[in-house]
Amino acid sequence: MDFSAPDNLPPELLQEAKERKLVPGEVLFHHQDTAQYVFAVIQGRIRIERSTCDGNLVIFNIVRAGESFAESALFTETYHWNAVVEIPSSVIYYPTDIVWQVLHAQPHLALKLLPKLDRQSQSLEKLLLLRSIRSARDRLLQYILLFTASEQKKKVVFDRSYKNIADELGLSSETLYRTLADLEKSGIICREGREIKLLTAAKML
Amino acid sequence: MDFSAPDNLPPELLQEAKERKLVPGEVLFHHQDTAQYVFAVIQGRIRIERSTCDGNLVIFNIVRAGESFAESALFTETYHWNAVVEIPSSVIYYPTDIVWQVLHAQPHLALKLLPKLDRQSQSLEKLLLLRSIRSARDRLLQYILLFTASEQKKKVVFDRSYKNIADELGLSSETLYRTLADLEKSGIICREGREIKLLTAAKML
DNA sequence: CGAGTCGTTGAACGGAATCAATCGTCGTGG
DNA sequence: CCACGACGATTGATTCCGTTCAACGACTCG
Repeated sequence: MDFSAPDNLPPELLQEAKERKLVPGEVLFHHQDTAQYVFAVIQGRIRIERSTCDGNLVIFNIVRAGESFAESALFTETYHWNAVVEIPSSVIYYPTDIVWQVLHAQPHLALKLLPKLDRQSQSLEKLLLLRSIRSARDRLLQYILLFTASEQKKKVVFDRSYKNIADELGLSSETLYRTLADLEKSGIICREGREIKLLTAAKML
Repeated sequence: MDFSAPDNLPPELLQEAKERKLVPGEVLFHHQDTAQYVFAVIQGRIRIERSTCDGNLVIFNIVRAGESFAESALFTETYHWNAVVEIPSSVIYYPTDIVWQVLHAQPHLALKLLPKLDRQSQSLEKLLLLRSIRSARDRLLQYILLFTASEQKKKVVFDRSYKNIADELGLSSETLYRTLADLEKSGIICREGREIKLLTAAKML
């Protein structure tokens, strides 16, 4: 059961699915709202976030077109983060109770859901590992490396605001600029507008 | 399919399960070892950890008697952390290929596995949220609150070394003492040996 | 054309890491 | 039984680096 590929979903679930258009800044759901739906992004970008008790923004995930999110809604009463719309988007959403019905009727579909949930954990582990790197320089470098590694390229495009990326990294936006400038001055990266090109192969894990 | 409750597992899986005794310091598996087994702790305590590229220890989980771990082995080629034995322990382990066979033969068992995987994500989210709290004081306080909340008590027992707990919190052990002393001096907690009693009800999220 | 947001840079501050030293406990082996 | 070394807990002094505050220019949007 892969919510991000509606074509492969069973018809009885598709019948109950709805679509919705969203504008930037809109909040799809809040922390502690009743968890009624699982979502998939058709177009746009949704930020999954939550604030710490001391007011820091924590970004758990940036969901883009073709990806699903909030599968957790199947297992808990309420959402445990906010889903904030970053750019004009549209999402498709599935009522959790219907999803459960379908899963029980066709339990083999659950097998396809398992890897998706595991990838979620892995992504969180990566994030935790990243944010455990103390120095801003190494953390940022590792962040760029993660992207270049997963995309098989030498180039990363920052298609979001610096503040946004800084929050994902657990840095202040000011430190992010400065560190980027540092890395460029050191000849490790090269910036052309929003494109970051990685020059040196790195000695990192 | 709940690996931590062997009694409820299908017999064809139990047949293939093995048990093993472990001594403190022993490493059950390393980061990047071939992922062949899913585990459950019968007795003892296992630390799931990994080091960042700058040498900081990140603790993803402390697994205790009655809990399972490394379900991820079902979905990836290699483990992505180390499993280190903290106290004399024994584990039971299940070959992933057999688990897959059973899951395919009886897909309804996958339904029981879904919530477990989701709890893993939630636990990582909690950890990430905790470590995003900047001040050592608030972070530690929140940590204690998490325990007292989940255990329905006013008391936490630190049954591990300060260094160990500091690593989980992303602090140096020195800062952990100092902050504990601070909280006690402020009358927020009360220490009796390894027991931490929470005095003030807190105003935190 | 102004209001507002984002990117950019400077200066100062604060707090956690780090280094270092002491003490107590435990286990080991002579 | 005691000397020894290892390790964890504890405390002090110092350093470092990311945050914070502040100011400014560029750009977009109404």
